[in-house]
Amino acid sequence: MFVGSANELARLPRMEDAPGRLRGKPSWLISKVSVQAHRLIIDAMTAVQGRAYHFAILATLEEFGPASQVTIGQRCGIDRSDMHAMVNELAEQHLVVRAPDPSDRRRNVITMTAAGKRRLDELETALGGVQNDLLRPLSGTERDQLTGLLTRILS
Amino acid sequence: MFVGSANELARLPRMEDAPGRLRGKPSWLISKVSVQAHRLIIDAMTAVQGRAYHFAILATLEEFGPASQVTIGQRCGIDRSDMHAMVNELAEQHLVVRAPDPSDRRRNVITMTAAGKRRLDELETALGGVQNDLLRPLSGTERDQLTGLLTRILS
DNA sequence: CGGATATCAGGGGTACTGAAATTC
DNA sequence: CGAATTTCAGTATCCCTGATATCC
Repeated sequence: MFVGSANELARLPRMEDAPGRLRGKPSWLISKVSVQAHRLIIDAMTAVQGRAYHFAILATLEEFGPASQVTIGQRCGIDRSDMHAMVNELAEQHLVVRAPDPSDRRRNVITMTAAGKRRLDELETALGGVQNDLLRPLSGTERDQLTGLLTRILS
Repeated sequence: MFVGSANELARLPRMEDAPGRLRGKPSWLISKVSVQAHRLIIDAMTAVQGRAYHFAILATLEEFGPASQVTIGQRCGIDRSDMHAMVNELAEQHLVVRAPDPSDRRRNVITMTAAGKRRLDELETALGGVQNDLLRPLSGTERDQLTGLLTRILS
């Protein structure tokens, strides 16, 4: 969370602009922005009785099609244990169907339903407002810049 | 641990490999980057039996001097309830001293000890390589860009 | 009285680990 | 046999809320 930047380390420290060890550090900023985004997401999701995990799973199902729980988890970065609970919730609401894979009975094949697709649209609408709130200070070009930089960090 | 899971992910399509509803969401990206930073920091901190919170509190004490728990929490973004537990841990290790404020007996004045200062240096050293690992894909200019964009989001 | 501080108890979301059962 | 998948139980950290006691 709170780690100094390489640029500061590469520079010789000067008393006048000593930034402190905590403030203005990229990892500190990342953590704070993440917390702020998380708050907005929680608010938006509770307003529609949803979860960020639900959106992630449904969006991954739409993008890649039906898959096993492990595969879905790898594709959207959700742990296998959490996948189990989240698929339970989605299946209870009939947004996905969990069926044994006939070709490999270890697997459950998760398939999005028509109601799941509608729910995905609904959740995305709610999350679209979050992006606007979060990125309000940035122009369109800057938002693309930020998206690009974050994507490269994750690659 | 983290490397292992990253290798497992490398074989399957990930969200950055194809366009989708997930990868275009800055809030999702920032969350994932935050998690990645958190993992790196946890590894660095457990190697020296420390916590990110300890570093944050000690760094804030160094920068602003002794203060009450609420004030420290506001300065480094730690909740009041968590501050209580963290100061307990730091006090047990004699890295800080918690003493009642004689001028306002509601307050505890937290003061960093000489051992706390040495511990701060130790924690920062342990965290020294983390930011390079995190921001490795970015050039120096891009790191400054990212810092600027994140700072504006928080303002 | 109101307001602020510290403390205590607890919840919820997220990330992770270990292990058992089943199946390939 | 080993390896993969699902499932279950549990841990840990972080962020937050409510409530209480104390003190200004």
